[in-house]
Amino acid sequence: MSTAIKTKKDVVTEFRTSGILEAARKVFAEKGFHEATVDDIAEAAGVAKGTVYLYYESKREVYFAALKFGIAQMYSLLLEELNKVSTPEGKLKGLIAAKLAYFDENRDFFKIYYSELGNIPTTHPAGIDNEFKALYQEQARLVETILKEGARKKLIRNLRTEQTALAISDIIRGVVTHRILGWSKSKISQDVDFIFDLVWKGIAAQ
Amino acid sequence: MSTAIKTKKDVVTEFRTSGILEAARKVFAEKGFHEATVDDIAEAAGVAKGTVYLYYESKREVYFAALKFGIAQMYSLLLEELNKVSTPEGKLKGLIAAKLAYFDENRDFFKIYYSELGNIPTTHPAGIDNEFKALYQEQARLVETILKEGARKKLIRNLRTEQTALAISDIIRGVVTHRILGWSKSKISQDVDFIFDLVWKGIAAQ
Amino acid sequence: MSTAIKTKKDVVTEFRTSGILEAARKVFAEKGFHEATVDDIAEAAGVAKGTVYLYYESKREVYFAALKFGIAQMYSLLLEELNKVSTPEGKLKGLIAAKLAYFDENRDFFKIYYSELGNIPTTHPAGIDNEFKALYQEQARLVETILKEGARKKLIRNLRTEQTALAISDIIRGVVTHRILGWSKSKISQDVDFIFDLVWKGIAAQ
Amino acid sequence: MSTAIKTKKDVVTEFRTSGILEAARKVFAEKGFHEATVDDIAEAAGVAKGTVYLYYESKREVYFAALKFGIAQMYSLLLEELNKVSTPEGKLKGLIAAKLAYFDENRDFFKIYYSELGNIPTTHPAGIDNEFKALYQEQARLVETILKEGARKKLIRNLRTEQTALAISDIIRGVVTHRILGWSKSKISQDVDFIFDLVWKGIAAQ
DNA sequence: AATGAATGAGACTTCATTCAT
DNA sequence: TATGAATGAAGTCTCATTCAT
Repeated sequence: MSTAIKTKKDVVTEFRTSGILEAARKVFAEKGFHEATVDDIAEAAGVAKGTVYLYYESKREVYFAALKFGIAQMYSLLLEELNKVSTPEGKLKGLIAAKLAYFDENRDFFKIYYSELGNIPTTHPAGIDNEFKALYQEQARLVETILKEGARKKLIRNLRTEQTALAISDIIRGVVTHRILGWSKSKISQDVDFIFDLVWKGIAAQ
Repeated sequence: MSTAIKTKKDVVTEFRTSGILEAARKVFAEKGFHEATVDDIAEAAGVAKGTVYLYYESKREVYFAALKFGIAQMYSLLLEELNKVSTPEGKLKGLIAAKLAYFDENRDFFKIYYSELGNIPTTHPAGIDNEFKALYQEQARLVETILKEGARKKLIRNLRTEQTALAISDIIRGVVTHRILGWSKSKISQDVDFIFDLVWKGIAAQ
Repeated sequence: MSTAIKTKKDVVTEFRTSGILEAARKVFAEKGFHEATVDDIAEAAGVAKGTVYLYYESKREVYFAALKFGIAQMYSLLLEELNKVSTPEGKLKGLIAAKLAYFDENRDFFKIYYSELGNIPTTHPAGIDNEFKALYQEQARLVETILKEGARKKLIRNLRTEQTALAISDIIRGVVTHRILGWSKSKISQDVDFIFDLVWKGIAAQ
Repeated sequence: MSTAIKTKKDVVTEFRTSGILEAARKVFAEKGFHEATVDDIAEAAGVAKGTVYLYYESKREVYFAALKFGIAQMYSLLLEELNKVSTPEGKLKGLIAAKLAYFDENRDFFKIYYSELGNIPTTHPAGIDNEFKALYQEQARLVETILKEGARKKLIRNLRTEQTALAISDIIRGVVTHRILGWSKSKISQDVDFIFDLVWKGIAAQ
């Protein structure tokens, strides 16, 4: 009865759900939630329509599952990146770089992730709203942690860390957007330097 | 047929279109593009469904018209605000304040304006894409102009003005978002000060 | 604003609803509620599927409307028939004859009417249940009225009129069923005589 | 391969089919044919969906099997009851009492049994139709036998026994219906007396 | 024999768009 | 110009049936 043992059913379920989720991410990113059909997703996943409903109760649920899956994946990747460096400066720059790189690789996911924000207050039932809000703010909290550490080390001036963290996240998101829309042709490293420079000047002590 | 003289027809047309557009803004903001029905809009505008199609070819077109209408309105309001002050610092702060105030007043429009960005590349036919891109970047150009003037006056350090302008716009947009989602409970002036402080530190000379 | 004046809209509505109801009766009778599709009904009515939904909110609602329409029509026909005769005997016999004749003419409706009873308690939301129950019992009440009059005139012995009325209705329904299923090949008048004879012996005074 | 010896296979088959049939009766009665799913039945029977198809070719077949099973069971019970009394009067009253009691105990089955009649002519393939018709009429034949015996003993007047038997069955069925729908609150014995009284007066000699 | 995951046909319902009045 | 009834394409979801294990 150990939880470590996967039954065959578990394996199949994992195989199917990850296949469906991957397909969903792609399709939703391409067409947006409404234009995407369950048939599209099923086809992309190589299963029949009914199979999708075997694992998810509704189209919406597939959507949120894909969203959460992506966020979690990105989050763990960012954490990993942060552990490679020790100074606040390094961490901040690393985080910026990691995010830009991740979304460059996962443009489809960005589309979902991003457009979600715009829909939060009205579209979602309250429960999902809060769940997504938490997921979203967790990202900003990574930045906030860096800011606080920097403040403790007197590298960063005193400022409202929570808001600042959100603002920094917004800049990053903005740059990612411009990159994905093709408005920015710079190399990742250039954009990273740019953001970091702007931000660091804005928050550094003195 | 002089452009200066409005025929009765023109008057009616303007009356209808502005009524429809106003209704559309409200409805789209409340429900999002897909959930909103043409009937909703017609009803909100107090006309019959067919009448909407007399002035717009499709639901999409109504949507973009409402979007453009709002952007133009906001733009002229921002311009007005900028002309009240003369220093780059004052202009920047004024712009930030004006945008926050505008969206606080027009939350419905923000919903449309904002969620649009996320959909640009795939949903729109190329033509509209570019049109919207231009509209959107025009906003950033207001900031850019301020930056350039500041640079000339040596108040602002040398940096890639276009990108910086976009970044500043992103911070503003982020704060507006948090305000609208209810994540920020600060007064407008506090948020303005916060943004301005952060940004100005980040871009000031020295 | 007189209610006697039908607007054009009213005329169209009546035309459509009666067309749809007629089609619905036929289709539901042929296939039963579940096997019948809205498309079937629309096609039979010579309108598009969407048109059906213009006048009824759901397939269920079409069904109940058809049912009620038929019951009401039959009821008024029975009333008319009853007014032609004056004695309880004559009324009872007339009622039996009228019902048998009506269902002989409207076999399709009988199918709906009949199969409905079997579904009452579970399928219907409470409200409709009661509405249908009332409609159904109204039929039995016609018989009950006759019985009471007969009792007053000492033609009929004392018995629980409500139950007896229901029992008589059941006999009639049974014979109709057998006729419709083709189990009875008798002429209507023969079956009428048979029912009347059996019943009258059962209820007559002495 | 003697018919007297049950192989292990037979035992299992009987065990499975009776389990499935019992479950089917319950589920079909609760939800009706269409609302009931094969999954519902399988779950109620404690087997997997596929197992149901091992013993029956289709959902319909399960349905008819459950119906036949119930009718046969009831029939043998009625026979038993009839053998306890000897006079036609006693037999008739006994039959009425037994049927009312049986359906009071087996309300679920009545739902199936009853609603079936309404669907016979169109829904069923001709074969099943006839099979069911035979089963159904077998019930009435029980009554007919009593009537004939009564006629021979001059207790009952001369009348078309087949039709009369059907009519009596209809009255019984009607009362059962009212009881099950909750329209009758009488005790069984009261309803038995009522039916018997009405019928006997209707059919007695003189 | 038993399972239950997978299938995919098909149902209901919505709604953008048309067009006769 | 304005209307709103009519259309029918298209989407979500269900579930009887199959079949590999």
